[in-house]
Amino acid sequence: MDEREVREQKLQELRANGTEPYPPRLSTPRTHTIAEALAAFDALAPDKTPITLVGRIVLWRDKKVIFANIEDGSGRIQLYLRPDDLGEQFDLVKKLDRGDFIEVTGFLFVTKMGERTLHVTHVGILSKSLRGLPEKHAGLQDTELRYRKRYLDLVANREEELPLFVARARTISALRRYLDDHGYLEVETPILQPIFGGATAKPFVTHHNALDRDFFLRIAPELYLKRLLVGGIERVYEVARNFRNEGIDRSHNPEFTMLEFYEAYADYNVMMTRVEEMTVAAAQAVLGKLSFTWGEHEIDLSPPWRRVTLHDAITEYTGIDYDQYPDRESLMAIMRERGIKFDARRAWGRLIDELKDEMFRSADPALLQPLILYDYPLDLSPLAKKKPGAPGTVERFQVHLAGMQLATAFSELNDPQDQRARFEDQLVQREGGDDEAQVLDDDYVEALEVGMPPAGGIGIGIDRLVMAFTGHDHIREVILFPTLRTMD
RNA sequence: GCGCUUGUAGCUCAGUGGUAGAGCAUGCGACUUUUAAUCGCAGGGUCGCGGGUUCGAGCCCCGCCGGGCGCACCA
Repeated sequence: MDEREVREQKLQELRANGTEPYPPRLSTPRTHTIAEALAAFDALAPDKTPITLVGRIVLWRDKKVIFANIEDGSGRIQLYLRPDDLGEQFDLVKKLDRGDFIEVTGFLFVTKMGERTLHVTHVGILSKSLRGLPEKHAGLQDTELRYRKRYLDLVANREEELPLFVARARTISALRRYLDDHGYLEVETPILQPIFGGATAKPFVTHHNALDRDFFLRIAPELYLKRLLVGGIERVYEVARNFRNEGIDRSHNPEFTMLEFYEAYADYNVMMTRVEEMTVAAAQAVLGKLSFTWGEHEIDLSPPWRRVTLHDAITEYTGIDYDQYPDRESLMAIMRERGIKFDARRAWGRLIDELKDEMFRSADPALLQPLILYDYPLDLSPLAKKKPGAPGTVERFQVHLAGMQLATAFSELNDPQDQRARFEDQLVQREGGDDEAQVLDDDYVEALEVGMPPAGGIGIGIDRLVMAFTGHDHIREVILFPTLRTMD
């Protein structure tokens, strides 16, 4: 008989003895969480005050008397169960296994070995576990199992996993708090979109049966949020799950969370300050300080962050001044000369992007610190406003942190004629074979024709921010259920 | 998508072409203050799946499926 069959038999025996293994509620109210009980130990132990705790059995040491450990959401405590004290109830105790949820009433004391322990006088089962928990010391190591069965990972590797996902939740709530406190309105916009836009990416396609038409899962909420600027909502944000039909690697999951927000009458300079302030607020809330370790390095979030133009940064770190190579051919020539690999089909602006990647490949630790790179080539940024007096340049910046691209932002393009021209230029690129070029959204242009105030906007990669805060270098570590291939 | 690598008991892992192993977990027994409890005994395997080579395959070869790493793509 294997473990599961043994447990099922115990379950049947419990029922046969009139004990419901999945009762609807506790038989007596829980008086403390485990953490509360331990905190109040000195007050509770001397008088043997009866308390009731609940939790899952995580260790079981049967030594004629039984020592067990249970865990609830707050912590872990040892139980002491004696046949003499429990009488008939010991029949139930013998049906318990590691993994079961139980309620226990008793009093606190300190064992000979110095451990604070609950001396159990009553025990009841709350939920019978039919499958054993993962190995008790090595835990659950197999990465595939950890992601496919995250509940086992959370049980077996609780000390690492629970704080991690708490940090993720606190990061998002701190960012929300910042925006709420600064007059922003949180909204929800369509995930099913008839036209995708707001980013350079390939979409997922799905189908609506009743309407008999295809929809795209959004690659970004951007165009809808800016329609709300047109509608007169001056400050607006969305915590948006986005979907991009592209490869999976340490910084990319097909679905990911992006915080986008837009502010009327602001520009990209304002957004630089916003992202700084809110990241600092989140770090304070999550880490309690403005620094964290990343591999061998210490990263300091104290503002102001270094701000440098993309042009100057690339010149500094790669030695290539791209103003000297204003066309594809000459730029490709110098890149080839320096041994920088690139895709020869790329437009000039995309080659600049390759140079930027090359810059981050240089592994200069200075580039791990928060860095704002601003002023981008026009042809990479069809939704950003042109920078006055700087032809071919738009008011756009990206935030880099811990070597990752964390955010991208710009002074939003609100000139409907320019926007239409940019979309049409994207269409040319699309017809030229670039299946990631953006598509023309007529309804969006129409909205701009109604009139959108000048505005700054930004998208912040939440998963990556959490990676930085928690020191993880793989995005799937900070997503509870990362995308995996399905098993046949 | 491409390359490399990996898949053995519920979990963590050994395994040299010749009878499939260990620890934990499970079952039985001993032990009435243990600490990853300990001790004894026992059960537990489609060696990812399918084909091939061989007298003989967990091991060698081919294909498929899943995972990991790298590249490509991207945020």
